[in-house]
Amino acid sequence: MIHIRLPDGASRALSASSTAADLAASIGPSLAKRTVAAIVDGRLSDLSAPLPDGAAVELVARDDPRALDLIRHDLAHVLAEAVQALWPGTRTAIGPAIEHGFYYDFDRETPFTPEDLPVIEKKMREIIAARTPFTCEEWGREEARAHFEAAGEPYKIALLDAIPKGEPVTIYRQGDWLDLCRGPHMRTTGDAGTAFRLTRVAGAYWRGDANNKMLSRIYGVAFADKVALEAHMTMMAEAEKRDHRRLGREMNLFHFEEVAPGSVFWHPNGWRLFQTLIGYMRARQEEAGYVEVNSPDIMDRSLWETSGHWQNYRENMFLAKTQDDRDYALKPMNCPGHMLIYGQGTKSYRDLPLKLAEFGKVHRYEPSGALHGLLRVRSFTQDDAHIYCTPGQLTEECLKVNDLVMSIYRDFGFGDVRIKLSTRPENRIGSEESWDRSEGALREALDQAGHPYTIFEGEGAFYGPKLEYVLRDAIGRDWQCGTLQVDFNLPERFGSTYVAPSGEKLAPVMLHRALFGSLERFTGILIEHHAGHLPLWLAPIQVVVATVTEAADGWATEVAKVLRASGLRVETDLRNEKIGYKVREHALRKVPVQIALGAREAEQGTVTIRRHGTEGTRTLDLGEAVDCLARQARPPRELG
RNA sequence: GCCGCAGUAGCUCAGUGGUAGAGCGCACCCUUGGUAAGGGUGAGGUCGGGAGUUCAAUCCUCCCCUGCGGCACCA
Repeated sequence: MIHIRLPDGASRALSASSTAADLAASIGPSLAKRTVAAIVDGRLSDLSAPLPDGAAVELVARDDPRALDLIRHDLAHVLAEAVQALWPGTRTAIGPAIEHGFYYDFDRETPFTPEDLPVIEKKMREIIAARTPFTCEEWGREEARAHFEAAGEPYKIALLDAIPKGEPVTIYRQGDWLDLCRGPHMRTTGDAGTAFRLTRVAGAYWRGDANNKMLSRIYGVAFADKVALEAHMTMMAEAEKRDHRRLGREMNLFHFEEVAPGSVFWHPNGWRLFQTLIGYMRARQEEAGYVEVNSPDIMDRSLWETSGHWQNYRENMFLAKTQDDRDYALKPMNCPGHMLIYGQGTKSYRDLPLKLAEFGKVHRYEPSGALHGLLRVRSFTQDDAHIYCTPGQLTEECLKVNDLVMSIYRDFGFGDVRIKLSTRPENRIGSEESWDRSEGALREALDQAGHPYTIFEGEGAFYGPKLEYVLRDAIGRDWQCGTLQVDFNLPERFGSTYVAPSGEKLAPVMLHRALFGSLERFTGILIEHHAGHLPLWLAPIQVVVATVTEAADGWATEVAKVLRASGLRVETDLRNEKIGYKVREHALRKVPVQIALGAREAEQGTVTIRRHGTEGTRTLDLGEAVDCLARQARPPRELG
């Protein structure tokens, strides 16, 4: 006999070598029917595994959220079986459950095409309908190796070799098909269910390493039931509607051209939005003691050698050979230029902290496959700044940047911010000691701010460790924006100094920081976050004044003039169209405020306002309307 | 950069080995109307670029460019 503890605290006696399936059956037939896995002493496991005496066991039903990964992982196996049934000789690599679904990597002479997916899916549904039991077997290493060698599965042998000595080698079998697998799995292929869909084929490097062979990956989405699958599909459609590339076109904000891949052509409306962001940031920075500068876009190779970019970053730089046979580079970062500005004149400790800000446009030759609308471009504008301070001021300055960036994100409606701390990478400059100090300063600032963070070992910049601020948007997606980096190296390389109270010349410490990060990217994120419906203070066109009849043209022109005088961005629409047509068009362009004027308003000196997001219309006196709109259109925080 | 897919009017897309079509948009005309599409007429295309096959290529083949989905990269 063994004794099992249940989550409610009850204890149950079962005969020796009983399984979780037996436990479920002993409780009741309907429970047994619903149960697909068990959590034994905190670990998800198969129903068929014998339970140890004294184990704490919780039974997991198929509709339990914790069963979702099992459904997805089961489907990965079913996918692999289907593929090998259809194309014998296809080699299998790995097939995990992932967020929203699963994938399996295959090695095959000719990669899969989208046309293969319905065929594979059909086969998968046959395998599921067969309700073949999953069984777990423990094999000897040599036995497993011999099997996969005979089966022509080199990737499985590599995975087998990666299993630490002493750990068991488990094989999961479904009918005639088997896979090297840690498990667990559910009872039969039938438990995987039919709420899944194969979505795409993609290339993926074996073990995620670009030096390895590229395998052919098949992705699927899967959920516990059709309702959840449909909800996911709806969500995908919603995300597509928010796509800033589509909205950018519909709202006439920007476009791209083949002649400048990864570089934005800003249209008047997009540029207004962009400039509104810069204006806001300029005011916030001024308030925080920054001074704005500007440095050249193209500078000689020797500068980049001094900064270390030539040695560490050249493959990402746009290079230019000039008629006088000099090597220039378009700046990929603003820091070297700022070093030269700092270097002008003698700096005293009284000048520190010195905060040089620049809305500098940087160019980086990003890999072609990385480009993505405004979110990953080859030329972009940073709200960059470099803070020169004494070692003693370092932590306080980090804290100030942290406070500023969090305050700014709040103004834009991003309350959910995560921080990543990336430490020294393999490819780096500077002494271990300065890295210790830099990493220590960032840690200390974060600890003092009391903000939780995640450490990413080896992901820092070549000149220093960095903090990265990751925003979560309205539909739960994460975007990396701001960054804060500590740098002892560049001041040293440039021989930067300040005169200390003792009269001694010392090297300042430098902070690199960008809060929006890239203005281009931040604009894209805002568009997606708001689904194009930007808050009034950011909307490129805040108000359209549209006429119902020609009789109101004069009044409309007057109203627009008054609104503009109060600082609002206003367009008039005097076209020979019906008001319904105009309303529809401006609503689709996501103009937040529409004012309709007909004979009535013209006569009474009033305006009829239609505000996006609210029902119906309101008719007000012009003066009242201007006050109200101008107030609503102010930036979210009073600027100093 | 790698794997796959795609590129036809401003946009969304149809189409064919014999030099192209729709809807929306645009222009003009009629209509002067009250909150998500009033009606008519018309203009608009080097069918991404280059080479090849062919009597003939937007269509078939190859190369390149760009985009899309992943992978890798992302100071």
